[in-house]
This record gives sequence, structure tokens and C-alpha cells, in this order.
Amino acid sequence: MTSLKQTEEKWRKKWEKAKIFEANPDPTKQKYFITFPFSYMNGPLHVGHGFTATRVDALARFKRMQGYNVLFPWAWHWTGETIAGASERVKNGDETLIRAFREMDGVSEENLKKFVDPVFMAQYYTDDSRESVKRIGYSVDWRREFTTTSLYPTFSKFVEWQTERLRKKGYIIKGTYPVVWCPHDQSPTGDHDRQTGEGVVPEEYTLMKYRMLDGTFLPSGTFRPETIYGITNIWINPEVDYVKADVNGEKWIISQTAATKLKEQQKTVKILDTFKGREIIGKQFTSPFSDRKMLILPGWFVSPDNATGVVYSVPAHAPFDWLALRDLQNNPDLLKDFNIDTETVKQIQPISLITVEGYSEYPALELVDQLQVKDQHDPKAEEATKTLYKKEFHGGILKQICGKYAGKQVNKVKDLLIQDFKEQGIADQMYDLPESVVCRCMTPCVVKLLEEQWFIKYSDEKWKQKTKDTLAQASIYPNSARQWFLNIIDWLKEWPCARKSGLGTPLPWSPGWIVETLTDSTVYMAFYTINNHLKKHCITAEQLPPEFFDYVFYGKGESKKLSDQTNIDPKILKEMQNEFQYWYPLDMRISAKELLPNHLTFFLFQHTALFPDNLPRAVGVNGMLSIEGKKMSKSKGNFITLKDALNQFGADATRCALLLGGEGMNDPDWRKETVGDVKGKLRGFQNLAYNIIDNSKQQKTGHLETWLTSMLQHRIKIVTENLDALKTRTALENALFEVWNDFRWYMRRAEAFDSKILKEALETWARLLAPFLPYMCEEIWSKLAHTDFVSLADWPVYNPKQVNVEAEETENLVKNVLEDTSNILRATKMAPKEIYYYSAASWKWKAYLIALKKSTTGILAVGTLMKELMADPELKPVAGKVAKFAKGITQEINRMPEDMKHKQLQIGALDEATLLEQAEAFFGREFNAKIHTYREDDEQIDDPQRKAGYAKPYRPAIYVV
RNA sequence: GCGGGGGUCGCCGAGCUAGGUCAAAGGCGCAGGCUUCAGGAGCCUGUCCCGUAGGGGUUCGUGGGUUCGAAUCCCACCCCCCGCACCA
Repeated sequence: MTSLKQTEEKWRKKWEKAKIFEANPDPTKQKYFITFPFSYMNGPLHVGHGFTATRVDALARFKRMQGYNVLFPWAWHWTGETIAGASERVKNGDETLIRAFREMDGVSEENLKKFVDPVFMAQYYTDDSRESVKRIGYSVDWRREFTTTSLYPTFSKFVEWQTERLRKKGYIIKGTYPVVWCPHDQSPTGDHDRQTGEGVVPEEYTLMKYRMLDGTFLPSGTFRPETIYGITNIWINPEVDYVKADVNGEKWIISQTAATKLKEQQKTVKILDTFKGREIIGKQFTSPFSDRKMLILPGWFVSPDNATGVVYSVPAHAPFDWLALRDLQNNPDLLKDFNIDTETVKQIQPISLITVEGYSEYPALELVDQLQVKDQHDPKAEEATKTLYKKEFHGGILKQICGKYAGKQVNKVKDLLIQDFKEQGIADQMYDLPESVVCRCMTPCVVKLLEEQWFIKYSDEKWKQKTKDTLAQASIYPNSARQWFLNIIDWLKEWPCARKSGLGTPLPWSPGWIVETLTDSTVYMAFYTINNHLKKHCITAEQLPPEFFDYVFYGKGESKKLSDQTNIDPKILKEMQNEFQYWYPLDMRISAKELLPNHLTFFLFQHTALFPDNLPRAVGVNGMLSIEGKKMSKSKGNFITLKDALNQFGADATRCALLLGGEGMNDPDWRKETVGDVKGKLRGFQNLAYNIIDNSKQQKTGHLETWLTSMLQHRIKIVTENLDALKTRTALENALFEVWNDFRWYMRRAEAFDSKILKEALETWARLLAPFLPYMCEEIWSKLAHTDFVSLADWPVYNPKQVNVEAEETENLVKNVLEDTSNILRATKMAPKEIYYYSAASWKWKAYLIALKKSTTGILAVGTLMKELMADPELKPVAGKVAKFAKGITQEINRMPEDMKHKQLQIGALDEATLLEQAEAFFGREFNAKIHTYREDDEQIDDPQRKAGYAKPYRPAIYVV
């Protein structure tokens, strides 16, 4: 007996030898180009990749069988900093990571040592993963395989072309943006590189510049610059270190930490003096909008780490300010140390500047009372602040006191106001982190204004609009993902497209920058269409100037001239151009939903920009696989590599288990136990198939054969439709289980499986399953005496002519009678000796059909129905019975779905008595009893309990003894 | 907080965009039976509750509402998952 592994191996070799998945342009065939986003090679492929990729492959195989010329290529992503980072961590002896490599990925000690070289690591995982991709049976054209980065120079040339062209179109711009920055690493610190502070982003404060009497500025950070109209004083923490510094030529007083921060934000900071906050408390200052002199007061709640450490006070609208002021007014002792006149402080009145529904003139006061906040140190102060901020931001209207902004809603006018203030020179800005962020290297991070960065201008409104058009013309599976795309397109802004470190392609026009990973992976599918030629003809990177790609992708220039330039044969150039034109646009791209907000949307954007005549036709999105109900995580040990799954369960079971897990955007779950069950199930299928092949030799063409063929048509239809809609789970569920149930029922009814029809049905069945479990299906296909591959066999086509509604309804009748009888036996707990079936009298059928007909043309009501029935000479004599019967069926028929009515009308009167008679042997077998069947209106009827009268069409009466 | 997807009879999951054939498909698990030169095979039945005649009762996150009729439509609320940018 050959093992599963050997069988897989055998077919894989045959496929490879026959090159059946190598796709070349063929103008006589319709093409289908489908891709899976190349995966990042800092680890082996896992079952999560397997889930998405199996959907891709199932679709590829399905389309191939339908006669499409299918191209399914594969490549590997090496770009970025993660591989380099991991390699670095191995070098530094990071035990957790090393253990993960060793235990999860199964890397040998010897290879592990070589992981200090990032390239080795990437190559190792690429080779390892390629093996898995082959073993699981993906129908890939490997001639087009490549890896990214400058280590694959021809691809790098493609990326150069891509970025150059984007730049030419004005989609790549230079800019300065705030980032979370590690002063030690001298690089931005992304979420994954953080020890603490995940998800923290820089926030922009507006610095309102208040002037002291000597001309020194007190820049006070705020998110609510509109409140400047309600300022009463400034808070300084007396215990904290402040500096006086020369900042861009002005004298500023700020906290010491703020001074350090500002240095990273394009400000020249020269510290002139350092002192405790208390030293300036009691001094006076003015607001830019008035000459009113105000006081600097002590505020212990002020944090030096928050913006500038200088806070201006708006007690009417800021709970903290009110509390701090109240504390001083109620407790003048606090002022003792500061040489401040307590009376002056007591006279400070809140100034109201915002009207907000549901609050009085001084919302902060009201809220503090409501929440019973004790003082500025009470944690409830924070809550009050947040509540009020939200309320005033969304619903607040500025009052008369706010000059030209009066009457405006706060959230509508805020941006304008900031801009105005900056232009007037009374405001500046500063970035800061709302929570502390610490880098993996344990250095606390700051905000840095990174200069001269390269960005992709996803913020471009026209580009956004065009990308929406791209989306509109594409099919999206499931369609509910479409709205998500739209939101992301709107939400995207400038994307930094180059980095200083890691693997990748150098930015052609700016040395030192490397094209970032989400940018070099947006349109690379175009590269697949020519890479086979590049490899075959040993074309080098030097031969690939941008003009080359312009020629291939845009048909620009002349092959002859380009040939002179590149030293590539014009014929080959033409061939590549043709091949690109043949395959593009992409017909389908499928990914997990985590890539939707970035990769997939970028993919749409860039195709819109670079390939406007070749826009992607469809995008499929699926959920994310969890393991044993929990999120997959390598570091937590909750991780299954594709290789492990294949070793344990084989390719077919792995594929099926993955696909049966879920579809749409639902997150499927990988459960070891379930996969094992699936494997057992598949073996059962195989046994059944072999059994059929060995035994199905008799030519039979009875009712049951008609039924089986008919049912199969529905299965074909539903599997095809669902695959077309990328509903892989439903498709497989029907192809495997529903078809199986049909076979079961057939065999149960026929009591033998020697009919040739089974083998014919199996031919269809194997083909329906081939996209899902290709190895087993090839094996069965060959045992069915086929010499070709099932992978290339014709996909079964739904044939309405083979649908036989009557056969189906007959079997439904049998099933219903079987069920009703069982139910009676269960309820009565009888062991039957004899069972009597009585089919409905012919007058009932007549009345029933009339009622059915009536209900399809209008409203069915007992009264009108009776009138019609009584016009019939056959029914009139039994008027009493008809009336009773009509009442019952009217109710029943009115609840029946339309298509069922039509079906029954199409069939007309069933000869139930004969059908039941024919099934007597079957019922007898099932119930181990003697079966009698009569017509209700039979003269010779044997009806000891007078049950026959209960008979209805499709519902024979039953009597059990 | 914002955006997206969800909450269905032990588990996984259909159905819910077009309300009635829905006690609600299918798979798994479990229980009982059959079959079997016992093998993690196959077949049948059952698996919300009740029931000595094919039936009845109570269910589809919670609470309301619309309707002759709601898992399906409307409103409010609760809970879970995913994404939210210099990162693959």
C-alpha cells in the first residue's frame, strides 16, 4: 500500500514533468491571471498563509478546468527591516527569538548560526517555504519566481522604473513629518519596535505665545487654542526645572524637558538660564489680544513632560484650571511663599467664551460640582476634562468675545483659527507623545520632525477619486469589503515610501534611501508576466533601463532602437510586450483582510496611476486564521507552519480543513482535532470511490438513476456558482458532503452499488472536488481509467435537461413518508408488523391543483376557491368533504413559497399509489414490516381504523399495526 | 475614539440583502442500534423540551416596535473580533 505522501509525490512529479501549470500566452484561450501577495521571508509559511493561498489555488484550478488559460505565479518578499532586525537579534543572542526559530520553525543549530546574515535567513526560509508550496499542491508556474530587493537586480530595476514613473506623475513628494524617534537607533520607532507605548502617535500642540513684561515669551501648549479668549492666568509648576532659552531667535521660558524635545523639531534651542518654576511665579504677562496684565500662578498639576510645561488657564471651560484656581482662592496659604497678593487672586473670575447645550455659562464649574471633584489632584479631574472637551468640541459655539470667530462651531473653526494665529505670529507648534514610548533598545523615544523624507501622495484628491473608480469597476469578494476600501481610500494620506535601513531597492534619485516594503509590492504582478523571459534569456539588470519597461508595459518606443540600447533581441522584446499585454490586467488578487487597509488599497492606487488601461478586475478578501481558537502568535507558541501541517495531515486534508474553516471575512479556526477528522473523512471518500470503481458495472436506467443524475446537476450548479463568488467553503461543503449524501441516499434506496450510473456520477464528483483535493482526485481519476490529469479535465457543466423534477419530488415523497412513519413509531414506541399507506383520492388532487393554480395567479381564499370547485361536476357530489379539505389546503398553500408551487404545478398529479407500491420493498426493509398501499378512493380498500380520509396530496395517510 | 466584520440549538458554521417550505442546512462531537475474519472503517437513528399517530411547547446577544406572521425588517442597548500608518 502506498502512503499518502508517496501518492502526493507521484502526482506532483507528473504535473511537473508535464509542465501543466506553466502558462504561456495562447490567443485562442481566455486568460485568467490570479495572484497571492508574496509573503515576507522572516519565517516559514504558516497555515494562515495556507488558508488564503489555498483559496487562490482552488480558484486557479477551477478556472483552469473551465478552460481558462490560468497563470498563478509565486514570489518572495525580502524587502524591509524585519529580516535585518531579526538577524541582528540573533547576533545579539536574543533567546526568545532563537528559541522560536528552533522550536517553531525547526531550524537546525547549524543553520541558526548562519542566521546572523539576513540574506542567509531570507534564502533559508524561501527554500523551506517553496517546498511547502509545492507539497500542498499549488498549481504554480515556477518559471516566473523571484525574490525582491537589490539582491534580485532585475526586479530592482522594475522597482526603479515604478518609482521613477510615480515621481514623474507627481505622486512622490518630499516632506517633513513628525515621527516617534529613537535617539539611540537614529531611526523611527514603529509599533513593533517598541518596548512600551504601542499605538502611541505624536500629537500636535499649538503653542500660544504670551508675553512677559520684559518681552520673554511663555509658549503655552494646548489642543484648544480658541480658549485664548478666556484666559485668566498662567500655571507654572513651582517645583519643576524650567529654562530660559533662545528658540529660533526669541526668548522662551519652557520646561527643561521641553527644551530637549524642541531640538528634534527643527528649532534651534540655546539654553540661557535654568531655574525652578517658583522663581517666575507672581510675575505678569499679557495676552496677544489685550493689554490686560495677568499673573503667573503656581499649579502643581502641571507636568513638565507635557508639551512646554507652561499652561494657560481658562477656568470657565477647563476643570483643571478651575480647580487649581479654586484651590488658591480657598486656601490663600498656598500663596504664602510666592509674594502674591491674595486679594488679586480672589478677584480672578472665569471668562466664558463657549456656549454649549445643556451647560451654564461656566461648564467647568458646573461639571466639577456635578462630579464632586475635590481638587486638582483628584483623578476625577481628568474625567471631567475629557467629557467637557468632547462636548465643547462637537457642540460648542464660540461667543461674541471671540471676535471674528464668534458664532462658529468649535470643531468647524479650529483649523482656521490655528492657521490664523500662526500667521499672526502669536502661535507656534510642538509635537509631543501623550504617553511615554520606549524603544526595544530601552531608550525613551521622542518626537522628531524628519526632514527631506519621500512620500507617496495618497492624499491627492484626484488620485483618490480615480482609485475609487478603479474600485467601482472591480469585483470585490465579499462585496461588504467595498465600503471598507472606500473608507481607507479617503483616510489615506502621505505615505513614507523610503527608509534608511533594511533590505530593498535604493531610491534611484536619492542615494541612501531604500524603497519601503509596502511600496515595492504594489504592481509587481506585472513583473511576473516577463520574468520568465528575463530568466530564460539571461537578461541582466544593466539591460533594463526605464525605457525597457515603458516599451513592454506601455508600448512606447521602438523595439529596434530599444534593442540597440539594451542589447536585447527585438524579437524577445516584442515577445515580452505581447506576454504582458496578454496577461494584464490581473483578474484576481486574494489576501487576508489585514492587508486591506494598506497593501490592497495601495495596489489599487498604484495600478490606477501606473496601469490605467489595465486595472485589476477583482479582489478577494478573507478572514484571519486563528489556532485552537486563539490568535496565531509565534512568540506565544501558538503557531503551525504549513510544513508541520503537511507532515501531519497531508496536502488534501490540510487544504480541505482550511477551506472548510470559513469564507467571507469571517475568521476561520485551525483545530488539530478537526483537521484529523477531515483527514478521516477524505479517506472515507476514497474508500467509497474505490468501491464504486470496483463494483459499478451494471447498466441501469431506472428512476433512481434519473434522480441521482438530476441531483448532481444541482450540485454542479451550486458549486460552480459559489466558486465564481469565491465562496470556497460553501463550494467545498456542497462538493464533498452534499454530493456524498446523494450517493448515500441512492445506495440506501437501491440496496446495491453496482450500477454504472455511480461510476458516471463519480466522474463528475471527482472533478467537482479536484480544485480542493487535487491529489486524491488525480488518483481516483486515474483509477477511473483516465490517462489525462483531472487537473486539466473539463469542469462539469450544469445541464438543465438532466434535471428531473418529478424524480426529485418522488424521492421527496418517499423521504417524507419515511420520516412521518418514523415519527409515528417513535411517538407510539411501536414495533410495527404491518404498515398501511393511503394515497389521496383523485378528487383531492384535482382540488389541490386548482387551488395551487389559483394561488399563483391571484389571492387564494376559501370562498372563491369553493365557488370554483363546486363548478366541477366531479367535485360537486362530495361538497361536504371538499369544503373541509379546501379550508385546510388554502392555509397550507398560502404559506408555500412560489417556486415550490410552480414545481408542483409543473409535475401535476403524482401517481402516489404506484410510487408507494414501488417503494414497498424499501419501506419494508427500513421498518421491518409488511407494507400495504391503497388509494383512498379504492373500492377494495382495507382501512380498519378509517385513516385513509386524512390523506392529502404529497402526504399519504398512514396506519401502523 | 474612528472604521470594518460579527453574536444562530455542545462545537464549527449556513440562513439572514428579496419576512412565511425554520426547531432552523451541512460538518464535527456525543448517545443508541446495525454491520463487521473488531479497523481511529461503513450504515441507520437520535441529539432544545414534551408526546402511546405523523403533533405540541419554548428558542436564533438583550429589550422594545412593525406585521396575520420575524433568526430574517426598524429602534435602542450589551458583548466579541480585526485594522488605525514610517510597519510587515
